[in-house]
Amino acid sequence: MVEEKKISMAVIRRLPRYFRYLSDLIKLDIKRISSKELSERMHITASQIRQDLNCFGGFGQQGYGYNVEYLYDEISKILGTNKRFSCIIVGAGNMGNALANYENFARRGFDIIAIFDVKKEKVGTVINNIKVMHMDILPEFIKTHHVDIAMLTVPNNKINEVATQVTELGIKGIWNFSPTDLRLDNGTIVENVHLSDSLMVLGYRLKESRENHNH
Amino acid sequence: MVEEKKISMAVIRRLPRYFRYLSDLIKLDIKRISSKELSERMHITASQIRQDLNCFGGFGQQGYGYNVEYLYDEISKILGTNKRFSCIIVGAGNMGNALANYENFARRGFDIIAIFDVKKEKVGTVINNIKVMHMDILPEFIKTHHVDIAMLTVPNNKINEVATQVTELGIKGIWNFSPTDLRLDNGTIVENVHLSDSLMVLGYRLKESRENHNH
DNA sequence: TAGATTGTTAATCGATTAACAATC
DNA sequence: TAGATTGTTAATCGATTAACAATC
Repeated sequence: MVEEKKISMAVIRRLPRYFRYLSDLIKLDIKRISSKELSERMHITASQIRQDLNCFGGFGQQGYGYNVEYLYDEISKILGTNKRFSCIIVGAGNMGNALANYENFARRGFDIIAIFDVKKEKVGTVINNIKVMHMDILPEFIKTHHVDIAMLTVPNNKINEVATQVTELGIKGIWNFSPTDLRLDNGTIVENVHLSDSLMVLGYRLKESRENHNH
Repeated sequence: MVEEKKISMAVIRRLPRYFRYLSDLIKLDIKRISSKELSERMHITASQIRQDLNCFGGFGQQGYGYNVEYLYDEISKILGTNKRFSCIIVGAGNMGNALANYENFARRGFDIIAIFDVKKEKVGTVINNIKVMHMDILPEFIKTHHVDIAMLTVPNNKINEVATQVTELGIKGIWNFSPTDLRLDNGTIVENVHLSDSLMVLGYRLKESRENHNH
């Protein structure tokens, strides 16, 4: 049995950021970068970068720094962007619509293969080439198609019910757009977006900065 | 001069969560709650709740706990949900559309007063009773209307330009939906949503949990 | 008064930063 | 070889948790 060190959430949440900056460096045709240079671009310490990367392996070279393309590939592998994830959207409202039309997800390995809704008038319509189906078909669909992730954009009062349902049907990943904190016992992985929390924090910070400028 | 203790971001980001749980308690007609009971509901420690709340004041009573309605009101005041924020959306694409249709924002004090886009075919259309105007009108609009927050749902390659523009026009708060990390020198407050970062973290965690179950 | 629970101080834990030996 | 920069250990900082005196 291989000894696995536990990676902290703080590190994990920085990975997509490294990924983005490295992707930018490639576009800028920059071939190598030191932790110091990268730290200046990202506004974090060089120490943190080296610590973070060394959770996963020694990707650099003393006296040289990091090869941009190699490091990008390694982080891609860590994040699993080289793998593909099958996703469904539940809730064909405005947010579901927006997600279905996001071309970037497919580029990052997340394929949206179906959209579900309870409203009869939505069923049969097509959003960005993806058919909208009725919720009644969901169990049958999941039996016949492998689904990794359910993106839930249902009204808040339906979220627990829908989350429980998709979990019981075997889906292991939930991307939750409702304000409710989902708590599912079985090993389901949940990422919350909580848009209104983010907006309220913005409001708070704005109010604070005003008060500090006035007094 | 009043001595002001600096509130950490960790605490600030938990405030909307307290707000939500208290709002739920009110709906459940629960009048009082102890930090212990609340800690069980929220799955955080009672210590943390008491520490967090005491950053802002002593809202409880020894031997009794917290009065739900009173605590809710106090957190509302802290968050500024009793104040109103004027918002504009820049970018009338699918995400801009979804935001414009979110009824919850207005309930929380965030009024969307206008939507802007560069595309001529969008200009003049109405989304959820809000008129879409051309970007050319933006400077004039901001001169004649007070705007607190710009919600930016423009393509990633336009984000820096648009963010700079709204900042120079005097807007102090930006809700950023692009993957780019905005960095604006003048005291602009930025909240990033970074949807694809969240999705990539979900992908990573999903991949990890699978690997841990297999070996 | 006795019991409960806060507000607050002290202890612990974890994450970030600094330092430097290893090495390309 | 000399210079640069990593990988990694040690020090610091901040956030979380525990403990308990204050008090309703």
